[in-house]
Amino acid sequence: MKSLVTLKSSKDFLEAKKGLFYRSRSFLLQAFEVKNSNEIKVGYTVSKQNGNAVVRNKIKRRLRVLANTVLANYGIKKWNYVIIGKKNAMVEDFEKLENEMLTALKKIHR
RNA sequence: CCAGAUAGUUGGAUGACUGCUUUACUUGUAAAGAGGAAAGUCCGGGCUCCAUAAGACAAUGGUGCCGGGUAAUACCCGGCGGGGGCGACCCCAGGGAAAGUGCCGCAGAAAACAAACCGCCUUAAUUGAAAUUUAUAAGGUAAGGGUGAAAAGGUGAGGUAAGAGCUCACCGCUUUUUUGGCAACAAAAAAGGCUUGGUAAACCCCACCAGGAGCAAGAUCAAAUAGAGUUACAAUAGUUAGUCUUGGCUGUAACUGGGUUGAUCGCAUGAUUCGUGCGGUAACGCUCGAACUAGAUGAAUAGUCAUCGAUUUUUAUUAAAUCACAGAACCCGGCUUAUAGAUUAUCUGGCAAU
Repeated sequence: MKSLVTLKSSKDFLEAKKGLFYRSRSFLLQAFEVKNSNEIKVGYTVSKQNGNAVVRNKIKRRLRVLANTVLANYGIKKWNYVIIGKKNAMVEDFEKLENEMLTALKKIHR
């Protein structure tokens, strides 16, 4: 299992705002299509409202594992995803998070 | 044993599976991988650049008992003075108020070139039979009362019409001398006879210190091309974080080739860590030996599970829930603030026993 390529420039994050959008319990998912590339890319956003640096790091790390396990297998190629973490991602069981991500992927590509 | 004081230490542990960053090489393996505060960014340095201009004066900002430590400090250590605590011990922004200016709410007569509300005392005249009575005027006085954070030395005695450093004793203050101490300062003696209320985290005065901006500093390479740079010549008008002097810059010609984006360096061998010995009351310094211990850049240091540990609650050898404060970003030395629980040493007061 390889880790996904991460989005780095702020241009990509701005473009994700215009793309598809789905709201879940523990995170928000944004997605947009890029025709040039042939792989899945992921970006993470955890805002300051969620807590201090320790909490934000923890959420980001859990989301990173979630993306590497679920998104890498079930995501669609040529699409870029941005995951925005919420407080619930800190507390929720990991299995439930995986299920959430699966349903979110189904609904966003409907 | 109880209640405290001071200085510290620690900051959950082990394993399995699956990953991330860096380094090394045999290229798929091995090794290493958050803190005591990594935080706040309040001070001080290293390092880098700014044409890293020089000197004098001024301005601005900071520091403020004395001695020592340090690369340096507003930090640390030791001492002095003042204050608090039965004590161990703790706290202090601790120069100058007779250089000048300002301020001192309310209360109070008066908040500073001293003053006199209630009082106390003397004299004069008036009333009255008289008096140590009553009211009025002139003067003396600050002991007592009351106000306040603070009322122009304090307490006691003498003295006086009543009083007053008016006089005396003790204490305080000021000045001088001597002794001890590197010094801050302390002690003693003599004289003065009390003259100068507080506030300088109000302006100010005195002494000492300080150029500015920061690793998004800055350097190299690649693509891409000037508004920049270097050298020579001319001029003394202007300009150069306040003024003056010296120096630099602005013009013309020739030559060299930027911003911006990406990559690499800067970037971890250092005022480093650990130990031995020596010096010093201590902070700390020196000698010798050993070790290499995070280096990311939308940003690694983890995710899940199991067992143990701790805490809380409960139906109590069981079950459930929870795990302090908090996440490196060029690097060090401090300060400040946050911090569950566990734990070590020394000391103080009290109780009990011997």
